[in-house]
Amino acid sequence: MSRISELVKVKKCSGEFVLAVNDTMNVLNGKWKLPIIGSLLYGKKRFKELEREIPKITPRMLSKELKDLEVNSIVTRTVYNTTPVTIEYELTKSGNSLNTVLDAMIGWGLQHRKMVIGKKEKVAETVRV
Amino acid sequence: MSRISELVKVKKCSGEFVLAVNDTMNVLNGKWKLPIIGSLLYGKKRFKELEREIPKITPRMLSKELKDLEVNSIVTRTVYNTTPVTIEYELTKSGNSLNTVLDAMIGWGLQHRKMVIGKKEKVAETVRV
DNA sequence: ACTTATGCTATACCAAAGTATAGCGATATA
DNA sequence: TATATCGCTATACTTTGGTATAGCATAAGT
Repeated sequence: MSRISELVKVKKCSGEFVLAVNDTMNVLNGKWKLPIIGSLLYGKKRFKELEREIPKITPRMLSKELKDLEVNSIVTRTVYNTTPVTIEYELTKSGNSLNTVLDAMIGWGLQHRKMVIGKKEKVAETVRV
Repeated sequence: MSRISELVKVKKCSGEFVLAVNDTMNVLNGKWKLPIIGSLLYGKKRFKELEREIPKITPRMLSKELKDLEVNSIVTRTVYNTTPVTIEYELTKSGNSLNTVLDAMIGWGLQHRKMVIGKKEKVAETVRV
């Protein structure tokens, strides 16, 4: 039985579940988190590499979002004392495990698209006062 | 193999996957979508019922979000010609199937909390220039 | 000496998201 | 007649998120 089904049947513990969902949403929210995480799934990257790979992101936002992800233990920031300093960003174990969530999202998204396209007329027919 | 793993290995089709993830995010984003969907997972509801069940939501936001969810085929809005009219909101099949995504989120959120709490010191130690 | 790159931060601004408050037309309830 | 409920909408405001532009310290290349 799925956890949400449990949640539906047993109201107990729902607080904990709601918290967990919110945590996940907060980690992913905003315009840039997904592109950043997506890019880091391919391996660790430096600041400028990310800037180049993510179209239209400003350094301000990249800096801000990376800090945010670091605070939430999604990425680690490692400083190497080369000259000049080299800094690398890498997904943590938690960060990497987000792929299960992303998989679920991909699955739902693809299925939903199919359904919606299939029922296009029905959707348009929706009753309105 | 997970779909994201495929995505990582085969860059082909990643566009489709990105679209799918964005669809899912868009369906869930904002402050009120989750509470509304969560509430409707228990069964169909009328406007005032939702308003009562979701603390602090204003009718403006409830109206707006329901319309949004309807446009995205997550809920249906059915008008009964009683006097005065009765209107019921209910999750579509797609809407209901969001529980798989929510399950993944619950799973990740719970695990992440455990990890972060476990590594609290390590997180604090993170190197900073 | 001059340009380029790295890894950012500061300031100012703008647009989207959300809040607060009021009200409406219809009907039911006292 | 007065008040309350339903299912909203309108207007104005605030807060948050994101953009644009500039700049800085360090150092490597030419």
